[in-house]
Amino acid sequence: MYVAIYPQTPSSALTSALLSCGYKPVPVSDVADAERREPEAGWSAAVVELGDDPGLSIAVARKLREDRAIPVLVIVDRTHTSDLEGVSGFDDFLLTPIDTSELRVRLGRLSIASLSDEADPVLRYRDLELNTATYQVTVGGDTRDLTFMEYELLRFFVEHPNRVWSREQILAKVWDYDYFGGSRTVDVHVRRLRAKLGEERSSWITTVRSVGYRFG
Amino acid sequence: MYVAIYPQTPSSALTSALLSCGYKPVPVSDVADAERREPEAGWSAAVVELGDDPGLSIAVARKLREDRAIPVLVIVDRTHTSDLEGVSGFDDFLLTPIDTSELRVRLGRLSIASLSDEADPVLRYRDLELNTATYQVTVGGDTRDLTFMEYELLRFFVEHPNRVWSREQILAKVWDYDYFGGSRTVDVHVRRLRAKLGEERSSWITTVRSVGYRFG
DNA sequence: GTCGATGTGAACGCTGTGTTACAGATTCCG
DNA sequence: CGGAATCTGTAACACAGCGTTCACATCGAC
Repeated sequence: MYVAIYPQTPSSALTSALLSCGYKPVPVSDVADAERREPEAGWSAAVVELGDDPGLSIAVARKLREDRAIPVLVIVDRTHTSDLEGVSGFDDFLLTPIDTSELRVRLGRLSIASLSDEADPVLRYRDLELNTATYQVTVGGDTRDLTFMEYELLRFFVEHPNRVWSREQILAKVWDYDYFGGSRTVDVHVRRLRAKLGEERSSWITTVRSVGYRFG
Repeated sequence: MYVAIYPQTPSSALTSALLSCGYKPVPVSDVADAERREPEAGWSAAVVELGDDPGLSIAVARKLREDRAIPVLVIVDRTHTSDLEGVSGFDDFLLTPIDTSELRVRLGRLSIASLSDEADPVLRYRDLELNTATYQVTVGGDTRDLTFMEYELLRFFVEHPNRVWSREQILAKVWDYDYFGGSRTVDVHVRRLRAKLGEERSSWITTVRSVGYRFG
């Protein structure tokens, strides 16, 4: 349960609250740094403190959320709550002084949302079902055998549909952050996935030339 | 900006906080009652106080959210925050004592979220829509297939309308800065863009003789 | 009418992607 | 422990799509 913290010098109140909630806080200096330091299991969430430069912090939050698909919790001083009015680019926020129980519940909601529901471990898209508990996949009732990587890629697509992802973004999210290989790897796995999805459904993954792939 | 409140006997603190945020609170006795009392413009949100019977309140919240598609904010006493751990069926929550600014921001986020799922990645100009997340383009509801360069050029125009851009400026901004090619390239892409925009809308891109092009 | 600027259509060449094959890595199983 | 089967990353090739350029037509200013 690793949590990326921005800016790199978090308040000690935040750090200790995170620790007492069972999370491991990791300060990061920017988005690229968050990529580098990303643990194998991925970030459970990112926590962004709105300090002296709220604009910058929000920009970082938005980038973490949009490009890296990490759920973002913003911490804002109670006297500056209005800084958040009409602002988007984060998933939830918390006011100081930090209430540890509240932090626990909010972070729990974020990570559950990003992991997919505990109540229903099945991800669905049309007649496709991804059972995250058993790692089984069915389309139209037929089960398909996917390899680990195929499964991870498909899950990523199903969890983040309707937007274009570059090959680099896909590599960063589905493979390891420090993965250093050709982006053609993605192409080949997309092809294998399309083949296993079948003729009709293969078009669920759209190629956006010069950009990347889009699911849905 | 009507907000349904459950249970029917809300704390006066909640009511006055809502009023001072510009919402009109309407107490409802159950889900059916919320349907009956629903104003013409619909509910902006529902606020559910977690009182003596948290289970019942959560059930009502879940029903409002799932069946009636109303975003739900739960109010919970700060000493009972842990009641929410692992519980789903609501969109956001707020601890007592109620902080009016916080209430304003949270309700604002909920109503915006219910209107459009995410922060809008869509650029618009009249009936033209450029979805920067999916790389899809629609005019008057019809989707158009644009090539990568056509898309980039159109995006540049939509983002910088109402002024003339020289071919060199366009090349520098849309193509690479160090791009060294004939400026007629711009002409050809403008032509293709006009063609794909259709007869009427082609005049959105105006030729300014001896100078360049203007959008809008 | 003249001349420069722009519209238009077609052709060329390159880049990006689909596809296949293969080799190293890993797992499975006797 | 060893061999087979499977998985996965990379390289190579082929092709379609796309950007660029060219040639010519048309337009507009003077």
